[in-house]
Amino acid sequence: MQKNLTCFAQKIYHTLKANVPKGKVISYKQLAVLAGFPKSYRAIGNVLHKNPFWPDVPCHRVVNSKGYISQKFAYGGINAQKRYLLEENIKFIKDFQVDLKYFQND
DNA sequence: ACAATGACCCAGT
DNA sequence: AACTGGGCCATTG
Repeated sequence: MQKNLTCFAQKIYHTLKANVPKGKVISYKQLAVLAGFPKSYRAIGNVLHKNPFWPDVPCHRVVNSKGYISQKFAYGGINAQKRYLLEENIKFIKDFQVDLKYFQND
């Protein structure tokens, strides 16, 4: 059982789970906007790193603005994150960059 | 309350 | 996967 989460973190986790279905990815910044914290993308990286709701909250579907996956993924490393995305039919245009067309744009 | 930290972003080079 | 520097924000010690 984890410590009490901040309201901020709860909104982030909820928004991620509710807006990014399997087969889609989203950038930290887009997630920030959807959650109502357009300027807090930096802090989102932190709360996702602590993510206590794995795999309920699909934090592996969150990539940076260029489409690159995190190099410090907390559940097996960058290689594991790439594997999870491949299993969801997400295509990679580079070794660690997902195809931007899978972004949750509208 | 202050300073440091981190799975970020953007513009300039 | 180009690199660097500066800016942003919430969390932690």
